[in-house]
Amino acid sequence: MPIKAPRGTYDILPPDSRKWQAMEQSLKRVAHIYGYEEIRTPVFEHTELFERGVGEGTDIVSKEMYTFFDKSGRSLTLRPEMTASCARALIEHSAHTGLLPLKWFYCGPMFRYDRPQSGRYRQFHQFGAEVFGSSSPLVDAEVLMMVVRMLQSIGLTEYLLHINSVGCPSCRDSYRQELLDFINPIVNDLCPDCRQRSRANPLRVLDCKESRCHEAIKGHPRLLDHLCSGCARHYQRVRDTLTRQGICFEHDDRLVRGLDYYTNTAFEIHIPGIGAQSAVGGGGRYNGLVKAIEGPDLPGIGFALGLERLLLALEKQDSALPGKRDLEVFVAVMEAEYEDEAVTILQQLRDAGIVADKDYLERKARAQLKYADKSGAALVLFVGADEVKQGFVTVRNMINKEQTAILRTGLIPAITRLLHHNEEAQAQ
RNA sequence: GUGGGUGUAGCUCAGUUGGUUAGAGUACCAGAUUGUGGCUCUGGGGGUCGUGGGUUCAAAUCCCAUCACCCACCCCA
Repeated sequence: MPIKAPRGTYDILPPDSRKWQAMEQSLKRVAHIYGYEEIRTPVFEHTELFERGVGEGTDIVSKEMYTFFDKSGRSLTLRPEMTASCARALIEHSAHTGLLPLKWFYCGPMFRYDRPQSGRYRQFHQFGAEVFGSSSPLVDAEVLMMVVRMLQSIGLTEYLLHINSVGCPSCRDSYRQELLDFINPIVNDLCPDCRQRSRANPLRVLDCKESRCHEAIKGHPRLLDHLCSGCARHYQRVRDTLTRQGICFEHDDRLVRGLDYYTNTAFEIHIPGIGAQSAVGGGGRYNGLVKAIEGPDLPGIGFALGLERLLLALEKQDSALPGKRDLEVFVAVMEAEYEDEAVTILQQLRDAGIVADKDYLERKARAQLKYADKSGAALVLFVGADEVKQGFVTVRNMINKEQTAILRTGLIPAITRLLHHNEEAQAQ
């Protein structure tokens, strides 16, 4: 039995890899326009970083981490997300002693041990960004605006942006207590899962899909009504700014992020119609995180987009077709003795920045033409006895079948001109 | 971790109540066309029928186990 990619992982081959490149390029460009610069960190970290930075109580830490011991017995973990790594890097390099706020973006693979399904893999890819050093609600709004712009930049216009505020530790704790006081008397009316949730994370009970639970918790206290004045003002400013800038969003009382370090603004972006895993992105503010891992008391906010899910959404609305290989010129050799001449010409073309290739399987002219055609070549250059002896090449335009002789001395300008003509013709 | 569905050529799939050498389309290669692509025709290579075990004279087909994929729960990207 041949070896296959491990469960929940997969390969990205051409032509699919083109879609990934195009998508990543668009996202990076938007991040750049918003003033973000790239950070790259190791794909594995000390396990402790995630335990403390993501939170012991989260599903990620309690059951989804790829943790292993290296040869000297260190406990390491493949990163399940990148916010903790960014915070660690910030602290390690004292990056906050420079210009603030710090605005970083990242793009790369993340790892979570979970049962694969549509839109969910064990190795998956995120594009995300983090801002450290400002607690301004305008930064929250900017992040959201950038996320929306990113979706637009890759051609996704149908999305739902849900936002909520989870407050600060003090208002969240008082709310949590009030919610518990509300739930405890009716706990027996809840489904078994919710009885469990009410102990571990009571906020999750509000999110249950069981109708009996919906019924039982009617009239529950709302987090929004229990925010302290600072948190309430912050959240109001975020919403006002988004409204003023024409960003559609929906306040979602039940949006509770699973990661412990979130404070104030929390959000998720959903795209309907891509299956159960419809969240293509999520994030929020985490003012307590950096300090929690022994760094300075720096506020932060960030988000991540799931690239697999974005692609899924793009395919559902059948945009972004893969397309042929974008070969510009194919050099066809008529007799084996002129191979060297062809290699020279090929090199000249490539030196001039032209996407060019030749045959390497000793194919006959006919087969070379077929190959050129299937590779999407716009022009084919013939190199044979007449051409070499008289110092020219025959150029066939694959689109209109016109064929001309071009002197070797003026080859590059002539080819460039022909390619340009073809492009213009195709654009019309 | 729990539940349901599916595993036959690179890809999409057929394969009758168990019956001899497992097929088609497509893709790839070659020839028709000896220096010229798309269309057409002809031919070719390519399968341990997911894997292991069992039943049987005989298994792609029936039974068991296992693995993988797909979908959903949980949770999230």
